[in-house]
Amino acid sequence: MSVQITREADYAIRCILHLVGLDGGMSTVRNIADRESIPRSFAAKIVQKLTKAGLVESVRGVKGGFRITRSPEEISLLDVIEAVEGPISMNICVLDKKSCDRQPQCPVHPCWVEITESIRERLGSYTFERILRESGR
Amino acid sequence: MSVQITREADYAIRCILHLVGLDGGMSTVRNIADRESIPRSFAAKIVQKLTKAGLVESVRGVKGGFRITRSPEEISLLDVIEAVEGPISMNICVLDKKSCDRQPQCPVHPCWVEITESIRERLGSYTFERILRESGR
DNA sequence: ATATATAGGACTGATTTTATCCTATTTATC
DNA sequence: GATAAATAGGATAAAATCAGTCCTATATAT
Ligand code: SF4
Ligand code: SF4
Repeated sequence: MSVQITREADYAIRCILHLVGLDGGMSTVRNIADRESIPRSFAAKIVQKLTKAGLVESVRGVKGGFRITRSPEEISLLDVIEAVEGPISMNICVLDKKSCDRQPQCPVHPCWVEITESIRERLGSYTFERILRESGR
Repeated sequence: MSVQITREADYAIRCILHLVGLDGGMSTVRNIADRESIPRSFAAKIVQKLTKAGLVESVRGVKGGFRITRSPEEISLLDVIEAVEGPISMNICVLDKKSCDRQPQCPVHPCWVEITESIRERLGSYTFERILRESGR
């Protein structure tokens, strides 16, 4: 199962997909969760993280909710995943060299640095504009 | 931490690196574990998996141990990782479409299929011959 | 005032990761 | 044949992470 994104990240992408679809309109957690099949209280945690990352903004109180802050071509899968999971990497030594004392001589370490960079690039290339365009909406 | 390979997979790569370095020679679990800084009993489990996957072969009894079965250009990081972790994918729906009932209409699903294939390709391109060559041995 | 929303932290159960340990089996050597 | 050194494989367990809930505080439209 490893090397997979978490349910939280998958849910976060659904949230953004939902809000992008509203074209700047607002939606409540209840709405997002129900429409995107996400447990309500879990969805609440997730949109909070998305808010802190600046991908969405929140309005409190009656008539409150969340709305997207950027246009679909300015948000990528990488943005959303890293908003909820933090910086991603293929091996622990990429983010923290000191985590492994073999790193200085390790012949595999550079591979993970390169593969991580390549994945981040690819995830970054999938903007929501592109995702929707390629799926035909 | 998600999207990372496990310690088990990292250890497995160290095991193969060790055996490749012996150029067809044999080594015991004790030897591999001690030289590659892997807990002994964990290393024992790992080389068993590598044996089942056909990457190494085992000899039982006194003077027994493990030796590599292929040349370094015929073993890639992908081979080793999938030997211990099974087939990898970036999201659950890639390996098992039925795991998510949104899959048929999901605009993101094709992204994960494509990204998974791209990662598998890149991991497959890192043979141990290449890893050693690029590290300068 | 009240009802409806988000903010945020504490908590929990389930699952996975990261091992350890034990018994059985194989085999070289004395 | 006995013995010592090795792998095979299953059972078990501690720790960490994941997935999700719950509760209180705060904001705001009506
Ligand atoms: S052994 Fe090499 S690849 Fe593995 S964690 Fe250490 S530095 Fe990274
Ligand atoms: S929502 Fe889409 S991307 Fe996420 S698991 Fe389901 S099919 Fe896959």
